[in-house]
Amino acid sequence: MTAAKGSRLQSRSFVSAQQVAERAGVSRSAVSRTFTDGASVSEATRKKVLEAAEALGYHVNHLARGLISDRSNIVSLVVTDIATPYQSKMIEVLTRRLQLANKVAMVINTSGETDSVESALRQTLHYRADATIVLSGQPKASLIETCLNNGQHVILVNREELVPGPETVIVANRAAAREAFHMLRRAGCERLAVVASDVGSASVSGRERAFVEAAKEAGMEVRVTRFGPTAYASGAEIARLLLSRSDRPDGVFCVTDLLACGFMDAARNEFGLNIPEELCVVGFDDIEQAGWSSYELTTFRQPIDQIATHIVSQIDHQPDSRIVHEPVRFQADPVWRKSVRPK
Amino acid sequence: MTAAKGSRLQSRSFVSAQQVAERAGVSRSAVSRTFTDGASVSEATRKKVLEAAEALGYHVNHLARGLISDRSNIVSLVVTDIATPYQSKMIEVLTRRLQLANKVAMVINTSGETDSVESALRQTLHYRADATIVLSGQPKASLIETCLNNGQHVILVNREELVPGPETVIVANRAAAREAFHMLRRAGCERLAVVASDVGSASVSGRERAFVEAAKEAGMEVRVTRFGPTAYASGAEIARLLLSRSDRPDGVFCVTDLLACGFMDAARNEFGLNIPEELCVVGFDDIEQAGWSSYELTTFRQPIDQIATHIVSQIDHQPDSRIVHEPVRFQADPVWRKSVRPK
DNA sequence: GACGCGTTTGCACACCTGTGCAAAACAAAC
DNA sequence: GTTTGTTTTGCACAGGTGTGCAAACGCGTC
Repeated sequence: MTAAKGSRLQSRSFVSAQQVAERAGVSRSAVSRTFTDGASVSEATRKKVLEAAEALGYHVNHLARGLISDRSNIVSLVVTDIATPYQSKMIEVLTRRLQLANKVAMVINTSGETDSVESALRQTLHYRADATIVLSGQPKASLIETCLNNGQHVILVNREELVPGPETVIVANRAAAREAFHMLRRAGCERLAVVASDVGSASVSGRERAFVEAAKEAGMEVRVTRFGPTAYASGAEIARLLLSRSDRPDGVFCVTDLLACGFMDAARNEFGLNIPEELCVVGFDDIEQAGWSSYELTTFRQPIDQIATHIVSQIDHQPDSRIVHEPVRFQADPVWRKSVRPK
Repeated sequence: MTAAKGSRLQSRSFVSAQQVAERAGVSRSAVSRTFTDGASVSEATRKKVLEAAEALGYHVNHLARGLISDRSNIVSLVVTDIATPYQSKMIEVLTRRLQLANKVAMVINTSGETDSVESALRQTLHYRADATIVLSGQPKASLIETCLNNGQHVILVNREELVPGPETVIVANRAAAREAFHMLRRAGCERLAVVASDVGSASVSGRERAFVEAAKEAGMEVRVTRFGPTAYASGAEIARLLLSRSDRPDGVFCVTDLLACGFMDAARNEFGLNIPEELCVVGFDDIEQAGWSSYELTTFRQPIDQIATHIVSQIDHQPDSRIVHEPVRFQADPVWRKSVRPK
């Protein structure tokens, strides 16, 4: 530790295995083997090497290791709207799980303009990532195709392409959205509405469709409103649209908790409505804010921990890129709070 | 594009510059130079190379490039509580800015146990990151010391160590906290309190101290309460402690918006208090939720964009590791909303 | 001491790139 | 056609690592 102090002067001078070998009086191979699991080194040399490494401040160069071993231990996370409660939670859990699996996360932000997205996504190829996890609905299918063509292991989350190659993980949007309908019905709601964004990602439109379908089966009409990005402000804006009408809805399914928060705030603070007495609201995702006492939102919990665990366990499996993988489904269970009347 | 389809079968077979060279009928150097800015290649060969590269699906291997050029173009983001609104926003902005500068972000989650933190932080050395940006208050100074010893370029955000080497970026907590005091005073508040966590990071305790100091100068007492992590639930819990007393405060400075949201919710929903009529609240950070109509929180805005821009501009500068860098300060301006009575 | 066997070690090659250097190609001027 | 100057090209090396292979070693047995 103290011996390394001197290297502070000429910075960016990393220690190589060669230097460790010289100090320890062994060959460079011995050093390499000491830091490779399952390699054959005697206890004596191992000890000498570790001492020298500690003294010099040696750290295996993973760039070089990845170059030769075809495993960079880097996993790309491709994600839009990073600052969103849902996505940031996902990143939180995934990074932690990846670290436990001795991997490291590279975050690719795809929020910007399309061409910058493309160049960003290319990083996953540049750095020979072990896998690419697509959390974003945004990137065009063609870009994912590019990754696949280069032998990338792609894992899609909440997308619904049916192309050969990528594995897919989705939550059971359909079942949950249908249940949302019945929750509102049992609460006695007569005039139903769906609040959605016009982003058109698979999860958003999937939930919307399933809810409408369930209503139709029960012989009910549903007003669907799509507006803006999937955000708080859009939910508030839709509330203004919907609640100023004389036949305003008394039961609302927001395809996202963020939309629900905006909707509830506008309903209460701008229209003076009581929730759940005059208006029932169901959300989706169970973000942290859904549990805040200003909302107490009844919603569906995405099992983020399970999803992350599954994803990380899949990374090292070599997928067959010729077949279409059946999506792995996770159930989203309802979380009862206070935005829906108990039946 | 179509030619690459065949490579889908034997996966993880990346194309090398050698293969491109052979297909284009040039030397490998020509390929390398084509993808290196400012290298000398004739227009004719450049075109041949680009065609061959496109056909084969070639992508420069940044692991190998980083190995030789001593620039990995990887920047580590060391961060705790990733899912927090403030931190996730920071990550959002930083990743975007980094990508514009042709760098890529590696996210190191330091929320877990201490030893896992250590191994995670070591990744920044393993991958020879160009710089390490420490957004977290958590990691022990000794770990940062390790990075510095290995010639890492370390940039600290909102920490207040005074060690030689790392550059530091901080917001002017002191000035803002003092202004918070005067805002509450001008609103006529008589019984002041500070709501803080017991995490003890530099920003949290710095704001707390400056507020108390300003009060003392004005001859006023302040009740300081520290509890739990810096989170919504802690704010609510502190509200229960503080507001159940007969001499409850009528003016509160929460060192974080998240604490403020929890405090406000408990004050209103559990104690029936009106804000700002009976209780004024000032926060810090200006997270998204501060602008939601359930809160309308008067707070101080951290200039995240400016901070991120500055940080990214510093990355390529080679810092002098022997001197103590004067911290770069950013001003946090007040954002007036409705949680403080207008004077 | 000779032999046999299992473990450890060093050599040398491979991985994929950037770049200095000298040779080659080219363009221009006479 | 020769000379001069400029641009382009290929060779060969460097960068730090993992690993197959054969040699060396250690050790127990006859």
